[in-house]
Amino acid sequence: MPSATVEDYVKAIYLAQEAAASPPPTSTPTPRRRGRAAPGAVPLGQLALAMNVVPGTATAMVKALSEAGLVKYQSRRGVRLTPGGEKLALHVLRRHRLIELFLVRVLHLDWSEVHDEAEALEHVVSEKVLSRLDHLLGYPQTDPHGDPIPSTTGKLPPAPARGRPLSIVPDGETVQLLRVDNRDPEFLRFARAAGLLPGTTLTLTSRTPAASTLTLKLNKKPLTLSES
Amino acid sequence: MPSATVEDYVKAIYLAQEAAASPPPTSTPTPRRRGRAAPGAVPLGQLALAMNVVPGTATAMVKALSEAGLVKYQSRRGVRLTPGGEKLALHVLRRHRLIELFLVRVLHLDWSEVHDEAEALEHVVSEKVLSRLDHLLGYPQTDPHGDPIPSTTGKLPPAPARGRPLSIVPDGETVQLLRVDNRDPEFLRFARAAGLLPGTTLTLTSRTPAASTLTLKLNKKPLTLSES
DNA sequence: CTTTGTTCTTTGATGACTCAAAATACAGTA
DNA sequence: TACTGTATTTTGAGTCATCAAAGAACAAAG
Repeated sequence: MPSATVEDYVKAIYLAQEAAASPPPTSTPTPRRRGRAAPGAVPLGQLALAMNVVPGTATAMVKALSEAGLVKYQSRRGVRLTPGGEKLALHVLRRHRLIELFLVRVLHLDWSEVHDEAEALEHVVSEKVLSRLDHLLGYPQTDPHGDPIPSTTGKLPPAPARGRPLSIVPDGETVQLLRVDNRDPEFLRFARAAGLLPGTTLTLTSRTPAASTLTLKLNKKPLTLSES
Repeated sequence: MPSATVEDYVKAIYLAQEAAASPPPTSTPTPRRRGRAAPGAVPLGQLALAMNVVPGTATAMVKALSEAGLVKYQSRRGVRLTPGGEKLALHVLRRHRLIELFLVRVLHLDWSEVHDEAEALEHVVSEKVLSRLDHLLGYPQTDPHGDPIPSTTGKLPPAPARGRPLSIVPDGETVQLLRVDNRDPEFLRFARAAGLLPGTTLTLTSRTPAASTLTLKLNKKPLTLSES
């Protein structure tokens, strides 16, 4: 059995790879990854940051993951999941997201707190319990944040086009919110208070490039954001 | 925060103390605790056994627990919980038993498997989640095995006389099963198949001291056991 | 080419938990 | 009192995940 730590690293690498694949809506022309790192690979510095450890720790752990066959690692070029690593990552993500949904739907925890709870639980629920949760929840496809829940076989749901970030939606268009890509409890409380939940329909009214904000209308009320 | 390991040791000590307090229905005249160990204290050998570690490990850990103020430990005389240690133990037990009940009642897991599941989960559920579980289950007083669930404040429920072991119930008497004091999945499956569940009413028909078995009737059918 | 600045790797240590095996204490027996 | 056998403690060592700080590598700028 992989340790909780190993699972966390693999998950972090997966998420970093995923985020790199669909480039984030950064307004700055692209922070110039200064030539290092191979394409598709995650630089160890970034991983260390995500895991809240010093860089040396990340190096050490990644070597261990490599030994275990979960990642492919080349010194100073970054790390990338092997098929086995990806499979594990998706399993962890499945556990995490099902648990989040359970916490919200069954235990009525707040949207803003489930992430951290699930963070701990995802490493100890057995397959058996997980399948019961899945059943109890009616085999859902997305978690409370709108993120897709991988299947038992490690596939992401058909992904209905998976949407665009608000930042590239043209002015005046009316869209439906698919995901809220932000884990900060602060922001999530604000979002819920404003009615900014997955599934909501909203209209983009205007934007102010100078302040890099955008305004949108939902339930009549206007709202101002930057990214996400 | 105490580590999962610390919680497990404290719990094991609590259960051992408890078991020692209400002497087990052993048929052998009492295995002669060869004069060692102080009264009410748990011998480290026994603790090591319960924790599945070698004796040396138990000694080391108990010293650490002592440093932390959770136990009172005297070399070669055994270990005993301090009030602080007992409080922790009861909290862990509360988590464990609520989770067991949740697994059985909400997720419909089998009676026989919930113990091990809960063993892992008890160390990671937050107070928040726990209180939601408590609410969801209707503030229960006993777990699926009939064991009492400590309150938030660390008290055991009023304990309605807490019953007698079957081994001291006189022949012919009709009683109601309160607890099934056995964690072995094998036995639990057997017990359920036989209808031997907490709350069941049964009659003691006869016993065979030679084979140290006893026979009882429930739903017409006879049954033969030894201890518990 | 050489310098610079950042990113990454190495090295040496630490804390929590564990084991194996040797050393010790002590109750009970002789 | 001396002896014996078991329960317990010590000692030495290992694993996992971590940090601090020193050293190396390398892209970009000069």
